[in-house]
Amino acid sequence: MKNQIRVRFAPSPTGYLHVGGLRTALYDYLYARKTNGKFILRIEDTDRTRYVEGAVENLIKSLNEVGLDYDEGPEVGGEFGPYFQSERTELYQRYARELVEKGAAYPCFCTTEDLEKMREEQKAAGTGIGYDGRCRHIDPAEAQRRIAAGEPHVIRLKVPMKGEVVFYDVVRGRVAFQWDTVDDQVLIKSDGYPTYHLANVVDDHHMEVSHVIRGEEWLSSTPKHLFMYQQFGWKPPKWVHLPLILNPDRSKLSKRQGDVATEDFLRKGYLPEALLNFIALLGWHDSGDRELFTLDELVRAFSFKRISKAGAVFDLEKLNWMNQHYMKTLDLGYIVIKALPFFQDAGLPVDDMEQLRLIIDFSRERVHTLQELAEFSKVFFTTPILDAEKSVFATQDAAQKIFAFWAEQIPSLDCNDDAAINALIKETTKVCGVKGKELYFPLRLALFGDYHGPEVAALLRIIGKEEAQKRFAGLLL
RNA sequence: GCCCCGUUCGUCUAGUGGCCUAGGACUCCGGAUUUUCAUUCCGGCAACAGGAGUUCAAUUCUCCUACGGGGUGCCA
Repeated sequence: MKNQIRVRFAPSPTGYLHVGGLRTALYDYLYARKTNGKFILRIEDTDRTRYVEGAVENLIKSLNEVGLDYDEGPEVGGEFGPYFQSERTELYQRYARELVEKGAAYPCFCTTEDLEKMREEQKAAGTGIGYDGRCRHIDPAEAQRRIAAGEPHVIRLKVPMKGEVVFYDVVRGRVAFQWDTVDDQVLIKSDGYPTYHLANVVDDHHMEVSHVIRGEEWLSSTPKHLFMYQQFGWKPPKWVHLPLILNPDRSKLSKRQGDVATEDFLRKGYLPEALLNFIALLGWHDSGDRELFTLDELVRAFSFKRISKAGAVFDLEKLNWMNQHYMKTLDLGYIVIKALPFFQDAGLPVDDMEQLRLIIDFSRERVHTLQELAEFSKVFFTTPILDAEKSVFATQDAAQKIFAFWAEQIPSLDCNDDAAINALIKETTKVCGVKGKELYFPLRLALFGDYHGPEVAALLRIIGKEEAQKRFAGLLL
């Protein structure tokens, strides 16, 4: 059990589940499932100023909705809890103290103003390597006295002044930094809460995390983390730094350039199957040409070896294509169920399941999302409104002739009988003297509100004879 | 500024020294099927950032430059 693979997704509850986070969670999930390991959810809520009410619930809900179930964490528990960092502060305090005792950390009394001033000076001088370590040399006894006197302070990590630090990242290989470019990171804030750096090291060790899978933005703080592992005498985890997901302009994916929250995509009617499949391909690719995978297939195919190093642009066009693909290939019953809330939101009745199936069965080939599906399906429930150009078309004699004939014939037509419908169409050809577009366009316009769309027979079957009769009669002058 | 990481079609990517006249997918453009639209199928456009090396041979290895991104917070 000691060598079990354990990975964790450790978001901070600042509001919603970012798709970058979703991908990290996905990779965590895939690796854990593939290796029969454990997937842990840990909430990194150490920044009280950024805490957002309901964010944790949101996060869990999104994870559940896309089907990334975790083995340990909030709501499901586990033997390594608590899984909220805000409930583990004593632990961090203890380890911070240990670091201070070992001479690997020290109290710092610099104020925010002091630091601001320092940064300005560094900027002016063109240097700027972060905190300059001015509190390193305060006599421990004096520091103790100032702390006892209640002076606000933080605990900073005392990183080496010189030399090189090397670590191996699973996707990037050897990564090296010079210690003099790494500054003394704050470990415990003046409010007593830890920063990410201390908390993640302590927790990953205590939760026996074997692989730290996270975004590339963490690469440059990894030396600090490694240093702590060494000071504590702990075995560091394997680091797996993922390439960033980017905006179309290649900057880090952000809210300003469109949706970035998983719940936004879900709300717009993207299917979990499509979302997961698409996002899996942002930074990972199977060896062949394959692009379509179910979650289980991803589990089987996934490997760190095939994670790419360069950032990946989030291409909405491709997501749309993939979502449409799943809309039309997944089981119809499933799509109907997924579509229900969207139909309800659009104010459409959902009581006739048979009719819903018929509608969705062909609508789904013409839209990209469940939301579009509901929007597109409105025409089957409410009499279509024609625009100016189409209204003119509908008042012309040729069209009127057809409308009148059908309004008269439909009451005696069996709308579920394709042969009967075809016979009527044939008869219309004779009676009205039209065929091809001249025949079908008016028919479809009356039933569907557009020249282009489904077959007439399908239309009739869905809306039924009463509504069909109403639509033809309604267009009569 | 400094540090780190990266760089194949517009985008996601295959490619680990010869199989590459660089493959697939999305988008776009044609064509076929369909009464129309959509679907489906077929076809087309389109890329190895640049320069030096190493080698009989570089998309693949090395170095430099350029460009992009990330970091440089008592945010994660």
